[in-house]
Amino acid sequence: MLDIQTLRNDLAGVAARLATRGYQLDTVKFEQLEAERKTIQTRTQELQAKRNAASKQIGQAKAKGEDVSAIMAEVGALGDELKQLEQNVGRAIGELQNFLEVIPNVPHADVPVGKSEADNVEVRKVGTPPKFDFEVQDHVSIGEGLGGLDFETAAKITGSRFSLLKGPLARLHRALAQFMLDTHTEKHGYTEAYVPYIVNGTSMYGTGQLPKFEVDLFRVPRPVGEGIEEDFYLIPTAEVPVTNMVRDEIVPLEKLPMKFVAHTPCFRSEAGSYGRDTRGMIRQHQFDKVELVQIVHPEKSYEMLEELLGHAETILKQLGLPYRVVKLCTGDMGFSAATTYDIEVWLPAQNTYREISSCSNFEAFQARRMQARFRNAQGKPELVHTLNGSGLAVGRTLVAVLENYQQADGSVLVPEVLRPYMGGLTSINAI
RNA sequence: GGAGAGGUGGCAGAGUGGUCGAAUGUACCUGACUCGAAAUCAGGCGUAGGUGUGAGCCUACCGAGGGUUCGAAUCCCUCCCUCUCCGCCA
Repeated sequence: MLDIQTLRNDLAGVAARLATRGYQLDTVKFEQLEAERKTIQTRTQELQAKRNAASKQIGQAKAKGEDVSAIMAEVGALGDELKQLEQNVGRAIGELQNFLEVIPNVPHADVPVGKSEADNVEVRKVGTPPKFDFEVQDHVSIGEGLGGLDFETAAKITGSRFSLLKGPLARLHRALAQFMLDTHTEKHGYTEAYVPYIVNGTSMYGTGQLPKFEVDLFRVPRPVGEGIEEDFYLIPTAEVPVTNMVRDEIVPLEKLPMKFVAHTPCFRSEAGSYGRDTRGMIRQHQFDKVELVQIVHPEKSYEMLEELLGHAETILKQLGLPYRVVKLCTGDMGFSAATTYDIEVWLPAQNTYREISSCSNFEAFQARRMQARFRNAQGKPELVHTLNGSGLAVGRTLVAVLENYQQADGSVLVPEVLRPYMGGLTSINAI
């Protein structure tokens, strides 16, 4: 959520910056909601003050044993109007809140302006795509050929967009996650976290998935009381539970930065993407991801973003997978982000780079929604900045390994760094 | 699933329906004493919104939401959470 003060002070400026990401801020509506809120609130507070003063008088008069019927009658007459006004204030503030919480974050000044993916800016390319002297197969053919990747059985068990791994491929999947976790905890200073995979609506709101993107989530209905429902949701990323660790907290200055890494499954309904990436395990309803989350001092957040990006890149370097880093343009960034780098890995069968990690600085956007604060040098609570990035998406990394390390005979070489996690196995052959 | 206890300021912990936004302790900040520190003493010390050039003033907030009342931290209802015991369970 944006700071309402900024909107009050520089509405046109905010609107202009939001326009670069294709969001038309309804400034007229904002001003109207603000004016309405102000009028009603001021009037209400005047009446409340009157009532409080009179009530206080009643108390004092009663203590002295004086007659209070006159004042009681007077203040009693205030009741109906006040009740009405209080409801109106609540409604006005609610409307303003609803308006604010669907406004996306303002892009950082350095973010390239653009409309779509096509306008993203390549930052660097690392590694060279491998040359093959045979016909390249995609990960589906490779995996099925090895007998370890089975979409049909997954579809029988659940439905489309789920996958089933067996044997060495299942182990490779586990090895990748372990390798990533070990690297980030041992070399990059992250604290490993094991977190709930099901969260409440407040947590989803805190990181920005709700209220705007409910269709992307899997909802778990949960009646809590008489006619009350407080649904749970399957996490679409570990960002949600991990970042919400600091919701409603005021952390001491010296605890910053906080760095967490978590390996979790992620669940996405992928509504509205039915025609895309239907083959293979690129776009699934369930996939594993190792997620990096940082809670940092506002002055350090951009520095830390570069660092976090580097941590994710390390994994690809270690695995020997060619990739490129792209800085997303204003039009392609997610709702909550102020700056985002995507890391795209080379997929030989698609002859292109595909997203495997997304690293973002949310500045205070999530922190404001979550009321995640730290006590600054002056002793005052101040909003933290939050960052996160995939380090990496495990399923897509598996795809990349299969495709980049495929051999003419259909087998797949195991990248060196994964061998200790594979019981020394150097090559995966058909079962 | 059953029974009980409890949720109040950074923390601990009081609070007969009426000068309670909240005692007290502790932590923290400032000052005094001291060569300095500790101890002691004095003062300050929540969040958010409104209003004013400003000192300030006003409003809301005692787990959440409703209700009763001129007035609610305090009474009533619903819910959430925490803890203890029993049962069940990986």
